Amino acid sequence: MKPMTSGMTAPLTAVNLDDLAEAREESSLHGETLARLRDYIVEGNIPEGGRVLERELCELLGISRTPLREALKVLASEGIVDLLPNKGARVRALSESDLVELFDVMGGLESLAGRLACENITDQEVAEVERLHHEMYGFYLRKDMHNYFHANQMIHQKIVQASRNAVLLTTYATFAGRIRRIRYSANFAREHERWGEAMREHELILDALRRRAGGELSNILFNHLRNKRKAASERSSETGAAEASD
Amino acid sequence: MKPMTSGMTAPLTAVNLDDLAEAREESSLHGETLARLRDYIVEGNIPEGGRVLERELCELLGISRTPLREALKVLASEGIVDLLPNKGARVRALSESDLVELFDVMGGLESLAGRLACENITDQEVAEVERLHHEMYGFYLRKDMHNYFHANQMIHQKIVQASRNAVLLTTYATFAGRIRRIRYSANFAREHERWGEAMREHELILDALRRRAGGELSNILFNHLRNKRKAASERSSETGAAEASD
DNA sequence: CAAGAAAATAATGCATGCAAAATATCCGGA
DNA sequence: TCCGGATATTTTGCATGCATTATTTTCTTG
Repeated sequence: MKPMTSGMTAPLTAVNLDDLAEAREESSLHGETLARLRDYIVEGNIPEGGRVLERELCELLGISRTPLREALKVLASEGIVDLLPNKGARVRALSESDLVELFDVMGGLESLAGRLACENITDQEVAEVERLHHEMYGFYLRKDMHNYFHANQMIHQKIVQASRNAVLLTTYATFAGRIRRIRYSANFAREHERWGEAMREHELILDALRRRAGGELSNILFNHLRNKRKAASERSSETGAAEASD
Repeated sequence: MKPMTSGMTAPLTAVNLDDLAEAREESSLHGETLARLRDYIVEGNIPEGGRVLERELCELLGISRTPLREALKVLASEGIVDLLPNKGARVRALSESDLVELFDVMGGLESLAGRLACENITDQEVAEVERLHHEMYGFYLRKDMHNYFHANQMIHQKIVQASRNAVLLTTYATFAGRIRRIRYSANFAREHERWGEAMREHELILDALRRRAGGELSNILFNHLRNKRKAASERSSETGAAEASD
């Protein structure tokens, strides 16, 4: 994390606030800080349950405590940190049951997205999902897990976008961010044995989408996420907190 | 809104911070401020799109700008206010399409709640929902709209609770708060002609819940919310922004 | 009198200060 | 050595101060 240039200190690097702000299209220090701090935590730079020292992060980010504290309040409302009175913020430790709950909510959101997508998706978008599906199938055959995973995410993202619901889109993004903290690709990376099953499920997804069968797709997507989570949690309880590898 | 007692000024009233904090089980001034400000805005004390003047609210709440500004950032992340750079906060104006989107997301969440409830609900809880259902039916027959409405909300609340998913519960609460701003009871108050239909839908809900038919209940609840919203938006477009009456 | 420029006023965004609370360090005694 | 408590240091929570940016008011000119 590069330090920001505050209003008081002279710019230290060529890459300063303006450039970063441009990249994130955020002009306030608070918004900037929020995005950066979220990434910083989500990427695992502070251990689970670890204290979030204000002074330390202020120096790291080159800002004062005010915008940092504002960002922390927002992160607390997002469920990324816990705020303990007079004891500051701690990175929220996600229990197994938290994980189950988050996954079910994600499943519910995807389920909704599928239902709405069936009402609104264009033939062109369905074709795009089909393209991604076949691309993904290719990666599956070649056992190219990384690209398979990426294509997979793209498909789900397309469906959420096709829901034509901006509120859903941002809510989905928030939860996705919350889950990302559990370096889940490390777990899902192991779900080789589920590949076949997952591909079959994706066949069903595509089929229901083609037929615009909203209720059906809703069920398929919820169960798809359920199975994904079950595979992941079985894995993680076997291996005991696998470390991130990507 | 009573003013809070700040750390600097002597307590002015017998009802001070501690009592309020106890009621809300919040000890920080920030949390207190957040809850109070949210209520203040949700209750419509500031017009749609109206400016949220910091100094004014600080005086009203008897606090300094710091905790107020922290609360505003959180409210912005909840979608209750918009933050304009260097121009402060404004109460977010909800367009008709925002309303549709919010309702669909609420529908998705209830739909999920129903699905999960079918997995986890106890016979005793089903009996409780049945009781509420019959109570509601009584109010329907007597055309006691206020109590009908309340029983209705209780049933939906029970289902969400029976999902045994704390994340879903808080997410649902957040969206419920966001929607409450649209003084929707004023709109739904008018949906007399939908009473019969709504009651029939509730019969289906109860039936599916008894049979623990998750997928089915999921569909019913989503469509139930859809119909509710359609009735409301038809109303509001006819009458043109009906004012709150409760 | 209206329209626009200029000054005055107020509001925001962020940094800093200070008291209260929490944590760490030290120290004597069992 | 280990425990308990007193002291010192750090950290948090909130208020306040200051510079910058918006808004309002006043003043000028056609």
